[in-house]
Amino acid sequence: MWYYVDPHSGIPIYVQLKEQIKKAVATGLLAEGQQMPSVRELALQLTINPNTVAKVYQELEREGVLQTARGLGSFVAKRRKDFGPQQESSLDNALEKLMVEAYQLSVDADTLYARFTEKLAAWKDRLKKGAEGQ
Amino acid sequence: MWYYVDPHSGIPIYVQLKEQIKKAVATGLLAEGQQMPSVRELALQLTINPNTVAKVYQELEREGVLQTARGLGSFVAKRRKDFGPQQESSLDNALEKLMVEAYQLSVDADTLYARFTEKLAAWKDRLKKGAEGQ
Amino acid sequence: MWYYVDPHSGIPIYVQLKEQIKKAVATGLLAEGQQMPSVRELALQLTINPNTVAKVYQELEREGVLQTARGLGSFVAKRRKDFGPQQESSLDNALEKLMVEAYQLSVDADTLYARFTEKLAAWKDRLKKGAEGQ
Amino acid sequence: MWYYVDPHSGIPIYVQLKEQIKKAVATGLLAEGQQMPSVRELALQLTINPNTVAKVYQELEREGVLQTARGLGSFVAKRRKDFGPQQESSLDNALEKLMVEAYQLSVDADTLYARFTEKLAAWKDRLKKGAEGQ
DNA sequence: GTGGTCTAGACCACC
DNA sequence: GTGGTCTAGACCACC
Repeated sequence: MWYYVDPHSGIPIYVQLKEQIKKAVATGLLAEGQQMPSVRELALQLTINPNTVAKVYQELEREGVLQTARGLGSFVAKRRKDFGPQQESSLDNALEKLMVEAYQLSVDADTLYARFTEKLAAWKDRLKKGAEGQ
Repeated sequence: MWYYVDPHSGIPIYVQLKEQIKKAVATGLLAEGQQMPSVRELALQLTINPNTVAKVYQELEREGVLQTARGLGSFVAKRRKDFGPQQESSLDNALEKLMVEAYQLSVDADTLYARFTEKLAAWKDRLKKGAEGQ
Repeated sequence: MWYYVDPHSGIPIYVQLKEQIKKAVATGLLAEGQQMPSVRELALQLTINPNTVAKVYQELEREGVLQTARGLGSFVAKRRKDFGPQQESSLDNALEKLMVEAYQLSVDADTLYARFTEKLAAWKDRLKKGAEGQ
Repeated sequence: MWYYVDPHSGIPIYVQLKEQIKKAVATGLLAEGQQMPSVRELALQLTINPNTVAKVYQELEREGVLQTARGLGSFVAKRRKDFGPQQESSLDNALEKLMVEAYQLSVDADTLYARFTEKLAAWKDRLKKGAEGQ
């Protein structure tokens, strides 16, 4: 796995790294139970401070994406299965944001629908391959 | 139009206000060409610092949502009609973000699809009414 | 309000401070909406690093004890009112821990009961005074 | 007796094991004088490092829960019967912690009381059975 | 003024 | 070896 951060992008480094890891997990590139590189290793590779990587791992653990064991390392957590009212409202929020952004990009409803179904199909595919492959 | 900001919400005030204005524009609550309240007026109404409102208007102008004419005030800009490669990649990005978030919320593809079409229909409705109404 | 930390106690400083603030909130010494000292101020007062205080404030915000607004400061949050199944199981856990500890301290069930009701009464009292007082 | 540890739970393994043993003793599942499995045996069974088990036994001995005789093995210690001022203040501390946690969980005083008496009754029951049974 | 991010580097806890 | 805590201090974002 390769990660990439740009310290001059204006987006905090730890946010950039967090989003990349979340995406890798969501697309099956990182499988459940898989070991993450150590804090020091990843810091070296990205030439950022170990503290920054540590912060990312800690936040991802709190969000249930990673699991960390002192002395052992960090691992991709099992995906949680509960979809409750809190998740529902978060999803609604995310969908609203998408529509507002689409409007700003002068994307009409039909184009948005087409693009969405396309992406969704691609995503399902990647997930299936991830489940079979590894 | 009524806006609302909560200084204690953890989300920067200027972000809260910006998103509300963008949403109002995207749903047709604010029509093209409509005049926005003055910086001072809005600041008073929300009891926030005028600098914060000014920043919001400036950023929205840069993003093409508002247009400001010195001495006259700020107005809702005409919606940009060009959907080019830059817009395309922005849309792709937004869609990817949505899928990653859905995964994290343990929303499966079918639920996501159902929710999306629902929201999209509601959005089309609001737009149509906005176009007729005002 | 006076806080106190001992860097040589073996318990991380940030844990010590966190627990003291939580206790102050729980007993009404810190009222809802009250402003906390700034990160720098509290760091100076305790002669610890501002980063350590910042970490405490951030964790307490995530736990819903404080609310932070950039540029304004940190404030005691409104107490959340939802008591769901997750809270229930946390409470059960806390009670089990208490019983195990009581056993280890050779406290019999009757003594534990007596002590508990005593403490509970005292706690109710402090809360009532806090609600009236401020 | 069966113990169970999860290296990925975020809680140090030695803490998990310690708490389980303490709880087993406190509920009478492990009787006074009963022999504990050897360090190696337990390490094998849990597939953890023998050093970790050894550390647990050492700490439990310091806390008066176990007694170790060189060459013979480890045994559940006799329960200490002295309830002095030190025990008293420990109990007070534990009770305070409980109330603070209850507050944070938005548990009101009446619910806490009800839950506490319930748990206490269950605990008395288990102790009685333990004393008769084994 | 307020809090947030990041670096550099020390030292500790866990396995 | 692994991650966790803490300091010292720079610089940025927000109001």
